[in-house]
Amino acid sequence: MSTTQLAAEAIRWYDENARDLPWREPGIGGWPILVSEVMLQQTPVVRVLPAWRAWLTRWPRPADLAADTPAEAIRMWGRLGYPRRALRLHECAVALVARHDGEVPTGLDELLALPGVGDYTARAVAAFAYGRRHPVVDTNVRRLVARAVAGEPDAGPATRPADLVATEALLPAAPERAARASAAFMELGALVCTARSPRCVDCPLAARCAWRASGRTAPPGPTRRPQRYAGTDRQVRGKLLAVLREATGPVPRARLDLVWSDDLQRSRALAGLIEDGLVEMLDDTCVLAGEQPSADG
DNA sequence: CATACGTGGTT
DNA sequence: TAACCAAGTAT
Repeated sequence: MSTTQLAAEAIRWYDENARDLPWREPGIGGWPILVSEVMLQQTPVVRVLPAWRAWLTRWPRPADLAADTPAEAIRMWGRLGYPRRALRLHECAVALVARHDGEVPTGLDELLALPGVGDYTARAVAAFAYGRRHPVVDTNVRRLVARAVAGEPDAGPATRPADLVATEALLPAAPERAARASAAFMELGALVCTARSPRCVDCPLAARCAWRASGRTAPPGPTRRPQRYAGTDRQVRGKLLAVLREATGPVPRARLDLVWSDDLQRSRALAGLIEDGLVEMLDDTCVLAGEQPSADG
C-alpha cells in the first residue's frame, strides 16, 4: 500500500528531525497537552514555549487553575493573542473539575464538549495524550495531504469531511503509531511542506508526492484578502485589554479613553470585550473578568 | 459558508 | 512597507 508508506516515511523522518518540544515528552499528561494545543491555535511555537511553561508552573493541574480567577488566566496569557482562549481554558478547568474529576477526558465527544475545544484540538488531545487512533487534521496536515495525495498546490479554504477521510486513510492500524504519524505529518507541514516555499529537496515524501510529480502546479489566482489589522476593532480591543492586563485594580473609563480617540469605535470595542466575558464594568471603572478587589483598595 | 477574533516575526 | 503567516473556534 502506497498510503501506508507515506506514514512510514513520515515517521522515519520525524524520529530524526522532530523538534524537541516540551509537550512532546512521553507521559506528559492530558492537561499540559490540552494547554499546548489551545495556545498553539493560530500562534507560533516560539511564542507559546515560555507561556506554556509559566502557565503549567503556576497551574500544574486543572483544579489549580479552576481555583484562580479568570482575570489571572487572562493576565498569564500575556501577548499570545486571541485572549478569549485564556477564558476558555479557565472554563475548561472549571468544567474538568465539575464533570471529569479534575482530569482531561479521553473520549472525542467529551473533549469536544469542552469550551474552546473544537474538532482539531479534541483529536489532537485524544491522539497525542492518550494514543487514540483519530486523524488529527490541522492546516499543515490539510496542505500536506492536498499536495502529496491529491496533487493540488494547496488545501481548500475550509476544513471538510473529505479531509478527515483522506487523512484517516493514511494512518497505520496501530493506534500509537497512528498518533505518531499524525505528529509527523504536522511536523512535516510545519518545517518542510510549508505554505510559502516548500522544501521538497528535504522532504521524505518527495518520491511519492503527487504535487511534485505534476511539476508543482501553481495555486489559483489571488484570494480575497481579509481586512487589514490596523484601525480595526480588533486592534482597539487589543489596546484596551493591554491596559487592563497591566493594571492591578479597577481602571477608570477616562484612562481607557486614552488608548483610542474614536469614541464610537472605542465604545464598540469595549462593549465587545464585555460581551465576550473578558472585561467587567464596575461603576465607572473596568476590570478583567472575575478580578478580586485588591486589599489596598 | 463567511467573518470576527491578537500579536509579532518574516518576506 | 504592506502583505503574509502561525498546531483554530464559534457564530
